[in-house]
Amino acid sequence: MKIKTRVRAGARIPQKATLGMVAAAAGVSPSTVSRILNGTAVVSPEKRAEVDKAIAELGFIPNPVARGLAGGRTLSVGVVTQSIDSPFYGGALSGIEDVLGMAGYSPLFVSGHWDAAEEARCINVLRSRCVDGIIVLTGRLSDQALRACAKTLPVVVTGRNLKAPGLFSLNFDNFEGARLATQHLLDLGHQRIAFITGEPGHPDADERLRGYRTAIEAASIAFDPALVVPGQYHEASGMKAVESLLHSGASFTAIFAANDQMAFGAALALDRHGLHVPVDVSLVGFDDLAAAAYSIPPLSTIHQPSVELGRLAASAMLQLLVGKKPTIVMPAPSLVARSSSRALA
Amino acid sequence: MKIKTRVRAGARIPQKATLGMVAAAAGVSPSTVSRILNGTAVVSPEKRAEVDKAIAELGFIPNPVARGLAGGRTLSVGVVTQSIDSPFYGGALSGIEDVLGMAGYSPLFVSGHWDAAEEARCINVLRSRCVDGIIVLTGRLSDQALRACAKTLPVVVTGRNLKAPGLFSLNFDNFEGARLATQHLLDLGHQRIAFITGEPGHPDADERLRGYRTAIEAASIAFDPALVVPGQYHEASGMKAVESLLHSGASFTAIFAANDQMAFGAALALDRHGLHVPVDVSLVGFDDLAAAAYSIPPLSTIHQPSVELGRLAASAMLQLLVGKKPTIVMPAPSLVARSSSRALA
DNA sequence: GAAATATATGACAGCGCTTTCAATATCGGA
DNA sequence: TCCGATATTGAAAGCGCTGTCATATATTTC
Repeated sequence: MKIKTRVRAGARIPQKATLGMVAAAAGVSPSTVSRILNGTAVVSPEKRAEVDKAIAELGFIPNPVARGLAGGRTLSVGVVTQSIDSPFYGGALSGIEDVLGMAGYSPLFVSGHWDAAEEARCINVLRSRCVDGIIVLTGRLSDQALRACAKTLPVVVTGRNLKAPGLFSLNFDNFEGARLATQHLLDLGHQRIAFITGEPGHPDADERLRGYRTAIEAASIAFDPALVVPGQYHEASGMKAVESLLHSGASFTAIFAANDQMAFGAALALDRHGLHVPVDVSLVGFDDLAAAAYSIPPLSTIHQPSVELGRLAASAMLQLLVGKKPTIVMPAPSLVARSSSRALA
Repeated sequence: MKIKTRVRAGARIPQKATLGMVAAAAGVSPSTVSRILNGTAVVSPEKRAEVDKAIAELGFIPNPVARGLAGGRTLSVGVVTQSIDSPFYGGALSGIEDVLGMAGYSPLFVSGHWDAAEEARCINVLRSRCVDGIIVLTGRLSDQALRACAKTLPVVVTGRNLKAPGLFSLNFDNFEGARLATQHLLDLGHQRIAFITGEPGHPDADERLRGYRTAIEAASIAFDPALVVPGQYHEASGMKAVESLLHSGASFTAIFAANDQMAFGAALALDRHGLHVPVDVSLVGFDDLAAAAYSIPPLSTIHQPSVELGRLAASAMLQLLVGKKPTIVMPAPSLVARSSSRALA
């Protein structure tokens, strides 16, 4: 447990010390202070000591706003997410904040709400705020728009494979993940495996469908369109998908949902129809949300390292910002088998 | 060295026009343009029209960074949250972003990770970034620290009742919520109601405990400390709490968890012991997370309007920013009865 | 030992915008 | 008709910092 620590922030409000004041106090010119702060040039040890002392005494903190105006660098990077309260992206944001923060950068989060136009607006907001770079988490923006953007600023984008100058992309292997999940069910003896798709048009949704289909066909089972029902990545659509599956009369012994949220919805719908997971139907999700481990039953799923994804994206951005070409690789998908899937009786 | 990135005047990439260019194009002075932009003074209709035209033609967007430096207002407000990926606070952040965004403000999110020292650091970061105001979501910072902070900047804080100049607080009635939840179980005939507490020391955790106890005692049932087990607001602690409850041999027919996450953990632990919700044990949570409606069984809980909370906090901040005293009231707690609680057989 | 080359530092001009402050223009009223 | 009051507007001084350029001193080289 945590002990409540008492801190009197503001008891001594960090006074508005300016670089100029530091310079005066240290008996040097502002330029020299700036040079020390930025490591832009060599400064004699004596002056450096003087300045360091003055900085400490005055509690001087460089003003990022002024820095931004003068130097063009604001030490902030924009992050375009789709929804700041998404259980999946939340982890990524957290990872980004963490890594960026360590490097002295501040993230500026904006939500695109799954809308390309809105995303474009977000990017403009970020641009007008003079961010040093932009991280786009799986947006709807066209590849072309992103490339154009990368002409001006370093860009890191997740959820696509894109190569361009100043642009780095980081993609999770959705295909392999879906293949893994499907294979897992096949290994358990399931032959009639239903699939609840993600939002049509999302590249990752398409990839997951492809992975499912590939695994099915590799097992010499005919791909049955009747077993594929559309979803939109949220719980309600998972429920609806199961309803329609049940109504259609299609027979199945397992369900693979393209994400955990839909899997939760699916489980609930099954439950409402007296079908229990995993006794009557095996269920596998995708994402490995924090909640997956605590659902009833705990959900078998494909682990997506969302926090790690955020960390990697942020690291890549930091590398881009210093002009290096990022050397980041995504971890491979892995299956987390919990209790929602079991061997066919 | 510094590479000057030239932006083509295409419709795609804006933000290269400056106020000065607008002034030149409109044949007026920069001051006039500024005045029009800020409504700082009356400008003749003709000039106004000229300027508006120039702004439109150049696609001019005022630069918030420069504005921040010159005018002191950055049109950004800092938001101190505890964890950006918390299922509960996520909603609030979303509400904040929404309301602030409509008003042209950008939120700057920072996470305090439930640590007062870290929160203090966050506040300093925000201060150094010259935010116009700060919203603190239920932090650990001392009331005193917040009051001090409010001397410099408008502050809105949730999760406490605090009055100070420049400071507005917004509190959910945790006591009443907990009372309501407990009363719900009592109404269903439960007499032995266990309570899983929140993180000790959190004001809201204490309030919820008080609400539980008040309801119990109002029903003329002796408060039994053996039925109160500590939790830390996360799923694992909910599981642990149930384990220890079961081990202790205490008898109970219902559990009230101080938040939904712990309720989920509790349900899982019960399930592992062959106890089913609500058949064997009724369960009520607190928060009404998005996931609560889709757990199995759907969780009865106290609805906390997290998005609304964020919206209200942001609205209050906007009012503070224009020098008004906020007139915001929190909605009263309400019970959402789902399937995890039922009448005692 | 003088010329040529480094090296450390300061002066200064902005970055894009806000904000006095002063100047000109307009309008009543006596 | 003339004076003061009231509107509009522009010039200019920064906001706090960076980066270029010039200066002054130190070091090297033949």
